[in-house]
Amino acid sequence: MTDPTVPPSLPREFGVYFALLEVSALVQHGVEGQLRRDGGLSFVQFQILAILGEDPSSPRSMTDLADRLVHSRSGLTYQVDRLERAGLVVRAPSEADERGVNVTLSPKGAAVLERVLPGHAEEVRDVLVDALDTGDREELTRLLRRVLRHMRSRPPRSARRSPADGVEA
Amino acid sequence: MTDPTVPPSLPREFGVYFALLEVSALVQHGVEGQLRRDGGLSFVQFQILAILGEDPSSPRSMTDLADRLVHSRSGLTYQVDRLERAGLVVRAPSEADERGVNVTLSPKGAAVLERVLPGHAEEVRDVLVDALDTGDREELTRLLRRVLRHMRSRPPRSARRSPADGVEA
DNA sequence: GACAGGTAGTTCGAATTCGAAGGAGTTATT
DNA sequence: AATAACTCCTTCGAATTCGAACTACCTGTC
Repeated sequence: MTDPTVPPSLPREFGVYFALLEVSALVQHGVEGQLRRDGGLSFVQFQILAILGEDPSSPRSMTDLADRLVHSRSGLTYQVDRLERAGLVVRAPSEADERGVNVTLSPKGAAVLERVLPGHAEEVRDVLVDALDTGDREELTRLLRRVLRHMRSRPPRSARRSPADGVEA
Repeated sequence: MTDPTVPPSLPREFGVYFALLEVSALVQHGVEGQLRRDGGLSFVQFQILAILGEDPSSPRSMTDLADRLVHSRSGLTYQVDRLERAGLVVRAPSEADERGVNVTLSPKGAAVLERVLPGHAEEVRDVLVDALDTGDREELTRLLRRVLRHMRSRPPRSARRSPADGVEA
């Protein structure tokens, strides 16, 4: 009764699906206030800065970022525009590929990221990390990464449906 | 290098955070096409119908739904409007509380849900369920539910910050 | 080296989202 | 029973999101 229930027609093993969605929505919602407060950042903007901050010396393309965030390209353009206008990132044409754009963290962007991270870490710890002991947390991480590998290895988004499927029009 | 990397200033145990967000975004993105194709539903709309379908005899309030979806109330109003206009749900004033609204699945809504579910189950299975063997899947579910309990038991969204925090203006 | 087909980003319009403000009903306090 | 404080839901405007159409560039094939 306190279980995250599941529609009757979905088999029991789909509990993992609903649990996953709800946890991630709550986590995401939980950190939004902190990011807004401490850095004036939306969650997506924070993610962009965080990815760029992983390795500040190597710029990322728009597509890289969009794929990492699982975000539409146009949506990413919008957010990078916004960050660029705020002076937090820099867009430069790629030298290798004239179509491409290299996005980099500006010093100011790095500063904002550094300013936001401590509070963010605290918030995430509160909401997620502290929910589990070390062993369970590592187990959860391991399982999630395995799922990630599985999903990344799937055909990229077309050419499914073998010809043994047939339903109505 | 293939690990979902983490910004340098976040401790290692935050890997679980990034993995969680990416998995759930990918899963969500992965099912959207199927829902649109088979039932003309957005993901949120599907979630609403699915929750209503859990126990079609007991209606849900708008607030119930919003909390379950981790969605703003106004956003929920918008989507329920939409579903009502399409004839998939019914809104009725609550008898117990004159302010409240009872949302129920209409027969048509139930039909759409039934129509969408098989394909949806297949998609979720593809993307998520099949990524793990039974034991690992149950373990993942257990861990996620534990996190859920942890988060739900936290103070509901106000009254944090003891008076030892002070930063600038 | 031209052409077809693919990839990288952006722009555009439509749909969706949120938070703030408001209307209406309920609950607690006196 | 009057009032204040609260809850439920909606309306509103602004911000964000997406997909489709578009431009520009790159790659392979002849």
